[in-house]
Amino acid sequence: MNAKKTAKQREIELREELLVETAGQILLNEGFAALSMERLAEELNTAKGTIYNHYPNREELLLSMAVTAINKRQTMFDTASTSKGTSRERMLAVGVAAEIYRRNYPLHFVVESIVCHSAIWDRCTEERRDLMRKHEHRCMALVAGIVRSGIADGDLKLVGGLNPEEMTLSLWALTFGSYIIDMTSPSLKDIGIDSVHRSVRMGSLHMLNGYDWQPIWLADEHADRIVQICKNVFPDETPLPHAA
Amino acid sequence: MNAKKTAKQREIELREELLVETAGQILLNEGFAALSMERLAEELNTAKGTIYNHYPNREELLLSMAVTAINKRQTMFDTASTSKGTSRERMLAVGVAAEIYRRNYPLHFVVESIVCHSAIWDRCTEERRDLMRKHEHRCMALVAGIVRSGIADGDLKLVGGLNPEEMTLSLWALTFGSYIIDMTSPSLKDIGIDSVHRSVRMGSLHMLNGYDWQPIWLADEHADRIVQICKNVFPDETPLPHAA
DNA sequence: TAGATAAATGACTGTTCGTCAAAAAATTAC
DNA sequence: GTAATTTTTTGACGAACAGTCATTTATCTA
Repeated sequence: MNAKKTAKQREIELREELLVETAGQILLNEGFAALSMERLAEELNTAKGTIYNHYPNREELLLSMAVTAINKRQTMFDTASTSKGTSRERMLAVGVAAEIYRRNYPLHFVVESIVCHSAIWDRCTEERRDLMRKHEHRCMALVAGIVRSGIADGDLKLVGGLNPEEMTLSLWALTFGSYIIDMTSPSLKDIGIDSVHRSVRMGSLHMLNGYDWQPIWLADEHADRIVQICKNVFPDETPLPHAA
Repeated sequence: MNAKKTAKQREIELREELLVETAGQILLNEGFAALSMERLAEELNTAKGTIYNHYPNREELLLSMAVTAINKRQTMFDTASTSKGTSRERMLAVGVAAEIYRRNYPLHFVVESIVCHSAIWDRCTEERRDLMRKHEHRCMALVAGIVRSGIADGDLKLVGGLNPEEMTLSLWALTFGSYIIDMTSPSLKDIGIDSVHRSVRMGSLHMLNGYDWQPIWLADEHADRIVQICKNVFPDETPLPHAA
């Protein structure tokens, strides 16, 4: 067998890209309900069976999209957690990564949130679920690593029997939970919530201040630093606004 | 027309209760995928059309169950936010309410989380969605009210342009988000998270400490107070453990 | 170029949704 | 008590979509 790809193989790969691209468009523009395998076949001018040559079912397609998404997130978290600065600055860089991810890659976020529903999750192969979990755990581990280095540097002490992973979970839950609530209740404006991003930023700032993670920041120092992190750590991404 | 109910009407109401009860059992024991209208008809020994006399589709059934659930939650939040104590104690009482809700009413929580998915939400009538939103907003308003009274009492100052609703959102996101993550990734134990409840408790404790909400508590004072709140504010509920 | 291999096709089966005309049951009118 | 009317139940039905697979078509290899 030849390592080089035949024209046919390239065609198939190209179609797979188009397939994923199309699925993303439908998801973003028309919502989850509009995404069916028949529809995809139509859209690609191909037979249904061909779609099933790429993915054994709809759920696997979605999970594969989610893996791409979380892979991007992991890369961003990786960049954040190896950036220059104190442990607390690196933790903030992860927060910045999460906000950029949410704002600049809306499809990625939507797919990650769809896939965690049992109706989807339960129908996927163990292999791909494991892959997804691995990425998730890796993201958690990166953040927990920053917590550990904060402890090692003497900037932070954990109390109340809390371990770094549990602390990581509460931060991630604050972020992820806010975005989920924002996505599913479009009426937040009506009850006085102008910016879910501000809520996340202030919530995590004060949580970390409450943990007495040195150095403690005030709100405007915090905002300034976010701008700096955007510039220095994520120069290629559309930067976040100074005030969320 | 007569205000009294005929035997037939009572029979129908009784069946509706049984219907909801059965749906809950299926959901809890076999998961979302197992819940179909056909299955419900079988289970109740009735024709499919009869089920559709009660609810126009599966989504409406689920949303109606979610309304029952959030109604319970709202009642608990109401109790918490009108309990005796400082503003900070009442805020903690809401946290206790949320943890009791999650631990003692697992079906309620599952239903609330299912319903926020667009595949369900989008297919419900505007009426019932409005009802659900109203309850949600009411829960938010109760908590935001505690924040406001904390400010009024001089126990708390909000900074960084944050308003009470945004602060409320971050607290609720931390709680809700943690439980969602816990429910959807059953492998949290593997990465060192022994107790999602401890994570939520410590996260919100330190967030509020970080906001400098007086009086500031240490972890064990906090744990003691949780036990007290269980006893005094929710005497009829199975109490929470001292350490989560 | 023929034979072997790989890929594409769409008709087919199966499942569930939600509908609706007809049947059955309950209620009302007399 | 019974006939007329209203309400409820029923399950067959059409539609939509999932996923399969024998057959056809395209590609590759010797």
